[in-house]
Amino acid sequence: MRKKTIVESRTLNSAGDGAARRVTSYDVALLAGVSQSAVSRSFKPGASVSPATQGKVMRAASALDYIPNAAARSLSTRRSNLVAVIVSSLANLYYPQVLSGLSEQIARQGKRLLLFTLEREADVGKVLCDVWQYQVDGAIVAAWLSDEQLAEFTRRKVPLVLYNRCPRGHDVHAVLCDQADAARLLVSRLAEAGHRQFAMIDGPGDSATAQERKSGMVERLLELGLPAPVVVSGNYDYASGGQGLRKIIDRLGRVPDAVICGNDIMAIGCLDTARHQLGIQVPLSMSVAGFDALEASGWLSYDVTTLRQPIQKMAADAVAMLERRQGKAESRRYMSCLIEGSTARLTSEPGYPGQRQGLRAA
Amino acid sequence: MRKKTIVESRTLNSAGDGAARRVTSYDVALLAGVSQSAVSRSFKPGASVSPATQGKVMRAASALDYIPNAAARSLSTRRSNLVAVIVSSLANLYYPQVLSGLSEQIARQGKRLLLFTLEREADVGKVLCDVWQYQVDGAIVAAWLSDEQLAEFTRRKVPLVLYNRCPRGHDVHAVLCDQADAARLLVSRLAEAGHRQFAMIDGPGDSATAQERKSGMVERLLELGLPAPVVVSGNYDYASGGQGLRKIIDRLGRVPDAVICGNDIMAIGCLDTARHQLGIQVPLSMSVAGFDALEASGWLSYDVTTLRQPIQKMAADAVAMLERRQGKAESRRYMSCLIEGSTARLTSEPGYPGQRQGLRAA
DNA sequence: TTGTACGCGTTATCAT
DNA sequence: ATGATAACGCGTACAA
Repeated sequence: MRKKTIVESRTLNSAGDGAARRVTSYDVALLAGVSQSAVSRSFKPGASVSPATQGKVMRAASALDYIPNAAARSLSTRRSNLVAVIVSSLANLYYPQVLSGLSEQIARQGKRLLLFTLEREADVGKVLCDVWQYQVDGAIVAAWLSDEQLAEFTRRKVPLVLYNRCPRGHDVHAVLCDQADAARLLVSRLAEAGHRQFAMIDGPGDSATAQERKSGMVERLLELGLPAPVVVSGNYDYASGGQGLRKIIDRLGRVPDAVICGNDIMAIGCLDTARHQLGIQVPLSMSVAGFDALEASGWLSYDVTTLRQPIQKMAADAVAMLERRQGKAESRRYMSCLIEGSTARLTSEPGYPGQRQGLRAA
Repeated sequence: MRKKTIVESRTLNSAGDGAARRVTSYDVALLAGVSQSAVSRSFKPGASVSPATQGKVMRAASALDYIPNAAARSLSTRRSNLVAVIVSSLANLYYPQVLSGLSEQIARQGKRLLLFTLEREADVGKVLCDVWQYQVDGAIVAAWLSDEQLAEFTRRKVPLVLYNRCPRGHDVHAVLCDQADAARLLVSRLAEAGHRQFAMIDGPGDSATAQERKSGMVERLLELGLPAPVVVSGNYDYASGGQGLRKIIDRLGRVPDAVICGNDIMAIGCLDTARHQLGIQVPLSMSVAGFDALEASGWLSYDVTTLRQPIQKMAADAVAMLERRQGKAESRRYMSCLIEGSTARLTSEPGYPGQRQGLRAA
């Protein structure tokens, strides 16, 4: 069905053809006195071109300000050198860090980053459509995908790496920090230090990460035979921290021994409300901990006890995993590192001012 | 020179041709029993296709999971629907907000965001090369560009909008918040409230924004006949705030009346050091103010007096300006809005506890 | 409205 | 090493 007929000639760009044609490899070839193929080869790293030719080409190219056209190249090579990054929201201060790491790593691989942010989680569908259109060489997704959506990556053979999301039995790669483990560690340390009544300000229901953090905490408490925690739900934002704390106290009838927050932003909100509005001494009367180790968590006013994920390493690995197409369903796990800030009492030395007995007496 | 010969036939994808050819509009046409151009038209919003044909095409398309290839489209239409966003660093908490706004607006325009972050400012050159390759429909740049680089945008006819950078006499668009004005406003208000000895923790030397903020402040102080400020340089990061304050006190021999910080991160660092390490009462003994109105600046522990830029509006306008190719060198200016937090004394009511006389007496 | 034919700018294959 | 030529997949005059 498709036919092509002979094109007789081409005019060089210099001719006054109004709408300023773009400079192509033909123009360069003409000026350099070589074939178009020679130009193409000259721009390909490992190609077989004589230094002489290459020189002529490069001179002509820079004289004409020639730059290869990525669209044409993509069409021909079937690879775009684009990596899609899908992130739910940049409002959560954790993601800019991730994005920063990914951007750096993607650039290092000689690829470009096509960024998609989701105003609503429901927008994933539209976004994926764009991803297919642009024939990206891979995608790194930090957002929730349905089974159908996961399957579509496989079907369309687009390498996918999930970021901190569980590859639910599918053939996709993932980098993920064990959130449940992190939560368990936190509970263990707090319990050792004598905390008994725990509370949690949970993340939003659609966050897999939040789910894991909660279940890790609940399980560990159960194992230790400690009282069931009071769990209130938050939104991963500052206000949720304060509101959450009030709800907890309300529901419990007293200040809990420890509040574990679904992320650091909520921990910070919780701290501020505790100290500035409720007059609760932290960590004397109550311990607070969070997740993510934001930059802000280290500020003197907070110094939050939190769990740090190896973001740089995760980003690097995520990008690297896009390349390995053969191996199946590799899922790399990471450990969070406990940052012992000053918002949680992690030891039970008798002399410690915030020690349980002292508190109880109060 | 270029010739094309006749291609006799094409096999439909279903044939077992090993390397899984991609589904193209030809495949869809074949299945739908129409011409390839009909398929193309069916996917173009305002095209002239009969509902019947459109229906057949769409059915066939979804049966084959067909999605148009953006590279081929770009090649044909000479527009990529890509917008490049170049941002110096995501570490500065101000930029994620900007990026978030831009991402939203770009998506709203039906375009995609190609993100470039600069590890070193020197990388702009490389990044621009990518920008040319991908034939982006426009670029929004929040980074420093040389005159030569600015000119290249004009030469290559790539619409450019600078974000908070001055279009130094060139034919480029820009959205920018008047930083000097904002600084002048701040100084005026602080002076009215009785502050006399000012100090500034400046941003890095290569930041145009920082330059403006500083010069606005210095000029206004001069106009008011107030003492020359002590200016120390910072790095836009948390540590700079504390270090800056120490340097200021060291150089001045005493605590200044007001410290204006080049951005909120430094203001927060300054506050923390003042309160937690130097035991300075803010705003009783010293006022502190910053720029940018970060989310963190509103937290209870800080409540920083700062200047807010209309980021959403600026982002929206920046994206909109990419479209208007005719008008020359439009440069839209915005006003910052003073957020009267509690880190600066902005009134001189006699009864105010932090009032000058009282302070002086102390 | 529909189909034909060609161009978009590159890479890849094949002779030479 | 080099040059001719065929894809790559789509948009679009143009003719019908």
